[in-house]
Amino acid sequence: MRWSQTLIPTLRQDPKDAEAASHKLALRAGLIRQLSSGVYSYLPLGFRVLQKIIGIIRDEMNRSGAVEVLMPALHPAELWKKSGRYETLGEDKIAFKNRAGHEFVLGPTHEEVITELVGGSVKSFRDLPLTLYQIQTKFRDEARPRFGVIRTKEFIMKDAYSFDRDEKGLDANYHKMSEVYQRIFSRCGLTYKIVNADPGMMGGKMSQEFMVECPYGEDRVATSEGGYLASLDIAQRGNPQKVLAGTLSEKLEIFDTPNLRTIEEISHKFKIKPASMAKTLIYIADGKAVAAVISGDSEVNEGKLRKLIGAESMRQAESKEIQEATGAPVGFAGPVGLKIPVYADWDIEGMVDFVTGANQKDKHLKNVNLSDFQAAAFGDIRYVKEGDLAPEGKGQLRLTTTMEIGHIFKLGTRYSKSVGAEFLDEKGERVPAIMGCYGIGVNRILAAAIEEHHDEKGIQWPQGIAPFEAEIVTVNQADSGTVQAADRLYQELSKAGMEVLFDDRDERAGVKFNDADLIGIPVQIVVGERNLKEGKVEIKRRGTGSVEKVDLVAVKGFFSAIAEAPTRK
RNA sequence: CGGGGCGUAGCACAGCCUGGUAGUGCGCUCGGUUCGGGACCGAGAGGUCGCAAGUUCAAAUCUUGCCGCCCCGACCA
Repeated sequence: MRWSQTLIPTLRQDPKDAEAASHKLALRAGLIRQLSSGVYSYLPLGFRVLQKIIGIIRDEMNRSGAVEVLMPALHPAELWKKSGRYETLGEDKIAFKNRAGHEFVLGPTHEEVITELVGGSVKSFRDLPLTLYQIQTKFRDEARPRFGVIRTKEFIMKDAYSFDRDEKGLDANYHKMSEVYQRIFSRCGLTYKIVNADPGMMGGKMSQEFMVECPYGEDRVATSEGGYLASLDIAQRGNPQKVLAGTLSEKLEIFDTPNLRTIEEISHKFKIKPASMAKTLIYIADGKAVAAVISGDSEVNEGKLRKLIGAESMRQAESKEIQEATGAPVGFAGPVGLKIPVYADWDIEGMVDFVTGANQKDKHLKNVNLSDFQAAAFGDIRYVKEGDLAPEGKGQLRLTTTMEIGHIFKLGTRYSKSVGAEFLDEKGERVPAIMGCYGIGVNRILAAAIEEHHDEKGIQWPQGIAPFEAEIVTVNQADSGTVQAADRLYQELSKAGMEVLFDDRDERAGVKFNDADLIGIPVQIVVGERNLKEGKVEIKRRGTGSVEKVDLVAVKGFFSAIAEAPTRK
């Protein structure tokens, strides 16, 4: 493709609205343009990258035996009500009514549609297992789109769904998909981690996320030297088994805290460190009020708390319920004298003379100690923090910011039961299909690749997803010898099936070199008068910056050598 | 949805406090000189100053309301 005949609007300056490297560079290199918050157009270069990524995904999915389909983006709201997710979807769904008054949802994901589809067409165990996938635009009304293409309201997702007769089949498919994903991300040039995760609102039992490290990601992963790896949502820690130091110095004392409800307010007013306060939160677990006590500088992890309590369902109490349970308005709860079960974090076991609410309006207690209240149980009920003991019991946890690029789930029968995907087994019994689902954020791969592969000058595309394999740059477009040679080279390489961008613009060499570094095509072929005299061109690798002179006639051979290099796959 | 910031030419920004002919750099067009890492000279084009209402003889500038965008947080399949 000739630069002069396409649209690559590079920018010299950083757009002020961009902060993440991938956002700045995608804008500067003319890959994307924003239409509105979280909504982007892909220009020729950006679109080519997406196509490359999609090509790799398709290739690997097909190779694994999955079959591609295309489902609608427009879903009748009825279907979502059937699965029970219409409500859970909440504000994130983009829904509207047509002229007949029928409500539609722009598909945020496709479990419902695929289950409906397969449920209607697959009737026998003989048809299973079956894995279908699609590559399609999803819509989610994100409250806060950010970092360019990392979090958007409209994005391309590869979503796959497996249907099996039994758990064993699901396990096999899940495992296979994990391997497919590893191949896909490797071919896209990404360094990723596989992290155990929380299935969240998808339902189901098990899920793993494919994460890349990235300062602008929005997920956090806990790791330890011992190799522990888990999403922050479910990361556990070891029991610090803190031993109380010495004797308890002070006597329990009540003090006035008019209108000071939060840890922050009290910490500020009385110069007490949050770590020497205990936060008490009231939850409703299986319909009954319980209290959770953690140190003032931590956050309750509801999933862990629910596990410790052994409850089926759990939610935060409303102010009325808090008043009932503690006898005080919100903000003054404490474990001392509470009638409801108290669940405390391990941290509390190691605390002496701490501050808590007094269960009275505008009052707190100080010099609280373990002996002042009765805990139903101690356990790990807060989110882990940097420096916590690793769950294996040795070493510390570290938190890393990551971006999720893929997620695989074992769904089980969550959708096949609610939406209806049942088949007859060997015994003629009607049973629900066992499902798995597997997603990849296509646009995020583009962003992740830029985040991982760039320098101050611009992008350094990995071979596999570069928009072009090589870029020819003429040093002086006014020199007819240069233009002739470059033109012929361009024709020849193109004819040989190579994807080549030819910068034939009548710009100064410096401008073209800088643009070439910006858009980051892996190989730059510089054609100039100087080297042409010796029948040579210059070949520069964007990744390493290495430059070598190659005979003009040998360029094609040079590339077949690259093509066989192992990075290419 | 809560907190903060910003909206002036394609991009980056000044002007606003103290109201009075809308500016700078880059980019763009034309002519010329140049041509191996973001050239130079000359001539140009391009703006309802986010929108609306108000104050005023007069509003980019002051007041109010709204809209949009970015960042932090909440949320997140």
